[in-house]
Amino acid sequence: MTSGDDWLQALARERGDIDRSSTAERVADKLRATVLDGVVKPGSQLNEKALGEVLRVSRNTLREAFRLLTHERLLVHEYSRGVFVRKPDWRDIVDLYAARRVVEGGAVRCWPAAGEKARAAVREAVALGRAGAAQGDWLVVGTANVKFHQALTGLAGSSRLDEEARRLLAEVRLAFHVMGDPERFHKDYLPLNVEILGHLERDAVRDAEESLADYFDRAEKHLVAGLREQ
Amino acid sequence: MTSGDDWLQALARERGDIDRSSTAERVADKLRATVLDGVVKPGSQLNEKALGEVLRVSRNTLREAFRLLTHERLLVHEYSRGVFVRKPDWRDIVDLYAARRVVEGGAVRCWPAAGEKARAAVREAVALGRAGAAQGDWLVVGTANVKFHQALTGLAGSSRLDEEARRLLAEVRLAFHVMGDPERFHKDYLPLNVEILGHLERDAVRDAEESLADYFDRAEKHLVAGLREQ
DNA sequence: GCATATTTGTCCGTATGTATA
DNA sequence: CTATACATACGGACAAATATG
Repeated sequence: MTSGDDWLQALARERGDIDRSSTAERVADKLRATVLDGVVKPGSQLNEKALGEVLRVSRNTLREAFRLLTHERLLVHEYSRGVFVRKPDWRDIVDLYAARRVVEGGAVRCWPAAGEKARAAVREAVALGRAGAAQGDWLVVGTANVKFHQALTGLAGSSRLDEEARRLLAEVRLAFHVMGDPERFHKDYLPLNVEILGHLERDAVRDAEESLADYFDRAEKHLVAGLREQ
Repeated sequence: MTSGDDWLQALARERGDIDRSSTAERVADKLRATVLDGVVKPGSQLNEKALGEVLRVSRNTLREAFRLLTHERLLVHEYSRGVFVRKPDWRDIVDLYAARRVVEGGAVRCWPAAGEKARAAVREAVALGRAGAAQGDWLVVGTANVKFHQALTGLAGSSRLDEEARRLLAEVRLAFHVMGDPERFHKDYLPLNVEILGHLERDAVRDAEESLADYFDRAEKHLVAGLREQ
């Protein structure tokens, strides 16, 4: 039964791959989604004991997950007080958008050299956004917008840059939740995304950069204004 | 002896302050320096128990430090096997330099808008490199080169981008250690740094970008060639 | 201001699973 | 196959800090 053994070994290896993500990481994934979906509001405390009981993990494991998310700037740790969902302020937005301008702006310039797969991702994100808008589903429009900017970063072809973009976008998303009404907001930027893609399809990289810079200016202004009211 | 008790409590609190924020981070700092200085070679394993005993910290604390450095890609965690010093290969270099091109290239374009402090950091890094070269101290030249590229990133004025640059540069430094002879190597690039600064001082941002791109091409080629031999 | 309850910080022992000799 | 070494995750114990009445 050597062929059967091979099959079992393949399964075992696959299972091992899945299990390789530790419990703490899986817990962190769950918490990250909860935070980014705005289920727990920025500023609220996460109770160790209660959360541990709900998620059926030990305190140590939960604390490990907390540390992971703290390093992603989604949680903050106050000594002997506990962990809280982070509450970015307008200064964070300024810093964040300075980074996004460099990262995404630089990645867009790689369009001519980018592979077809990376370009397709940009097109798909725009298509998804248009489909969502057509159905009035602003949640889809919101996620499509995030996908669009991740796809722009993907043009550079660097997994490290992709990860950084993921971090930056997650933090921006958190900032949306500090203001109210986070989803409907994205609809206004869909035409700009369409415009950027249009420029790129004509290899007009410089025009695309300009439109993107315009997007950043508007989005940053919007967020800073919203957060300064708090 | 109430006054004595107060004094003890104050000391205890101060000790707590130091210990709380940095036990794991100080351990991580020590380990990071050890790894980046090439004292422990890429590929070697870090034993939890032995290291914990040497550094006099608990396993939990050490694991936290490991986690920090794993996040910085200086260590790798293999499931149920342990922690090892990472060994970047030529594919990592390609990915790494794609990211650096975007990050540093984008940041350089911020020179006209950058503050005087950020510009001064670039000048100082070049000056330090020249001084080191004049004395034949290639270790100083090496650290000056790292400082130069961090300073370029600093032109964007984003702490998040600075952090990312720090991570990328640390990883590059790790790659040097996979090849031999990591320090002397930097000397060849000093003239290029001087040239870039020269362009910037004349606000010739485009020329600076080109020289920087040239630097990336050469450095990437050097590293890829060196690592493919392994 | 004080005493109490709750929560967190830290460390330790143990059971289980995995890889290596 | 056994033995070992190690890592993972859990739960408990106790100290320290904070919050509450």
